[in-house]
Amino acid sequence: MTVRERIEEAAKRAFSEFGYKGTTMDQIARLAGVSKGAIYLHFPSKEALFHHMLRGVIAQVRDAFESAQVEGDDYFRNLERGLRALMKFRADHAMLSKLVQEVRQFGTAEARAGLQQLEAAILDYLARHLQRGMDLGVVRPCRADLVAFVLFRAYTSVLRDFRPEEGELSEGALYELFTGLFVDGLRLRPGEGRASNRTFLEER
Amino acid sequence: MTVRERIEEAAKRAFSEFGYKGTTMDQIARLAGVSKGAIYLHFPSKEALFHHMLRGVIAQVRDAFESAQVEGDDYFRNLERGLRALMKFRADHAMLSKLVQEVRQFGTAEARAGLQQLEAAILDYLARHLQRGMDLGVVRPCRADLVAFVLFRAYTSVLRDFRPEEGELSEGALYELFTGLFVDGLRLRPGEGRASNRTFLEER
DNA sequence: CAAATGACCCATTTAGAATTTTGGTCAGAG
DNA sequence: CTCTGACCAAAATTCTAAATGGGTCATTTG
Repeated sequence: MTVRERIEEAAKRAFSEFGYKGTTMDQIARLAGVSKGAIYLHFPSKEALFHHMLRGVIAQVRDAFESAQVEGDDYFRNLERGLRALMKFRADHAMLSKLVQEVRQFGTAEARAGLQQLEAAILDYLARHLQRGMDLGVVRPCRADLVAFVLFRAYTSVLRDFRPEEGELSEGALYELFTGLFVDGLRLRPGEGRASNRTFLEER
Repeated sequence: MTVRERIEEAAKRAFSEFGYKGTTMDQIARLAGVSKGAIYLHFPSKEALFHHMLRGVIAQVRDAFESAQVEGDDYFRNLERGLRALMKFRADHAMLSKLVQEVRQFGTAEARAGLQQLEAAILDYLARHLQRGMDLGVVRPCRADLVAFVLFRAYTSVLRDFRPEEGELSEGALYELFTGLFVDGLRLRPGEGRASNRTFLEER
């Protein structure tokens, strides 16, 4: 394992556990078993290291989503496969969402601008995906930017803030939320029954 | 106009303009044209006054929604009428949402607990409404608590944080988001076209 | 005498100086 | 060349004194 990888892993662990402000460069160095100077041979600043981690997780998510896509298959079947692949990371995402919120609150203006840019990139990706569906004529015409925003916020705030009356939010419940609510809507159509809900259990 | 009403109005104006912390009781008294002591004849504390205002707006919203309901009419037609009635207050709600966020961030533990309770009441109302739809067999079976949470968060965070590339978020766009995305879902069904989108423009 | 006032009290907040911590550098070691 | 760790300046934290503002109540007003 290279020095760089050790630093990346130590940074991820420290940020997750102590938050952005609560993590010091000395701490990361100690955790990685290197000196502080060594970090600066690989990353220009604490903020850059933090954003590197964020970008890494985002890339991991995108890759997981995209490698679940099957060329030529139905748009929504692909979407559902992609969602199921995403669910595996939901604990990571909840942690990230808390971290991002912390930086939003206490970070410098530049740090916030960086997050803004990352979020914009995610929203752009989502909006393009939706637009493709609309072009194909399988997604209801809508304002892609607005819907992308809602989907992203719904996902992050459910992971961050939703606390059921009892128990935990299961992978299945989250999956059904997206396929049930966002894909098919609240309106129950004649003859639909609970068919769509069984999909998740059947295939897992 | 009674002294109490003058205080209520002054409080609403002051809180909206300067935020919770930025508003002093002296300021409210001056705005209402009464002395500070007079406020305490009607409200036991600044926090109580603030929550009274919140509850007032929430009641106003619920009344607007409920008086748009037509007994015996279709569930979703009623919902759409209710939504359209809600839209009229969206500027107020954006302001409130910012205020609530401020108190969440800087307020005391009791203040936060109060907000938590208010939010719980709103979520409960939404969840019951959804449950009724499910009992009637017109709403897709789903976790009412989770869906209520998502609907509420989507509404507040779009009003608070969504900034389109250009221009403002129109009443129509917001209405179409809820009827299009949440009621009918992203999936375009054969023969649907843009029919549902025209509804808003036809009837306004 | 009920409604209203505003001077007053004290807990909380703020401002500013003193001190510590920490992000970032760099001369030198290996 | 990679890496170290003492070092520096800036940012954060702590400490303290001053002021601000929520809440009270003896007194006044209509």
